[in-house]
Amino acid sequence: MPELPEVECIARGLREGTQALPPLPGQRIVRASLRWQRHIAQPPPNTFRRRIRGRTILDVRRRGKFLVFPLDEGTMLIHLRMSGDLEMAPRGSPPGLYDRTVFFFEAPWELRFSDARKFGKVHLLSDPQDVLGALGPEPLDDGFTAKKFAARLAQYRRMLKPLLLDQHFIAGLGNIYVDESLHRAGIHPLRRSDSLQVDEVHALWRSIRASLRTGLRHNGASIDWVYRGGSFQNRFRVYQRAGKPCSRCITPIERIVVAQRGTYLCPRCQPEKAR
DNA sequence: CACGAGACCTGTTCGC
DNA sequence: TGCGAACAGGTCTCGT
Repeated sequence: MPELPEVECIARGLREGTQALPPLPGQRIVRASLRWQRHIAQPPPNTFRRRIRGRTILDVRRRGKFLVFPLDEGTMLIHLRMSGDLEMAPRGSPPGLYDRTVFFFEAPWELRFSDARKFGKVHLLSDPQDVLGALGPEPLDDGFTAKKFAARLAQYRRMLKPLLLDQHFIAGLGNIYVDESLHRAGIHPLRRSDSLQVDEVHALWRSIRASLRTGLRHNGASIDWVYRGGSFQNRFRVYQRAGKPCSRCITPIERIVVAQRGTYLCPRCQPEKAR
């Protein structure tokens, strides 16, 4: 489900709390309930259970699509993958059907990791870099300049769509924001990374950042029943709009399959050109 | 190195 | 109405 903007919004919500829910930082974990042990990527579930007990969550951050929880001892990472969501809830309130991993706090609250498809992952690490170190740059960081992006693109001879989905290349983009960014830039998803002209690289760099920022401004995208609260789904240019008119030129949006992912594009605004 | 296929899971929607 | 196929915001591993 969630890509950079959605994960960022979830992190913010947990960090700041709401009128009804307290901020997550400061909460001390007294117990973790592991109802789907394969959620726990590392260490082994029994070790995880033992080490997480008594830890205090100090902050909630984001890196790529990971939620990062610095603890008083070590760091916990959560990846929501396709169907995951995290929600603070009052102790004793009716549990969700898909709650897989639940953290119970000293105060009368619990953090529920619900995940219908069970693809999500939880890590407990002494050095979070063991996992986060493999990620590519943050697209919204000041340090992520068009120049650096250009240099990175030139390192590969890959199709843009799978390259932009590759978290080692750039962190945080998923199927929605890649398609939206490519349309905004007017570039076909099958173009090779090393075939872009200078102005195209710049357009893509700008488009990626603009798409993510627009997503953030609308609190992310809420499709189906997972992740509520966002409204970016109402502003999709191409994603899941096959057959509908392109917002720029009226041409019907096309759906193709690239790297086993549904891929949406406007054949007129995103010509295939010289690949 | 780059790519496609298959796995991992469950739920919803579509077509006959 | 029923049933199987296709599809879903992600990522890993394997074979070519």
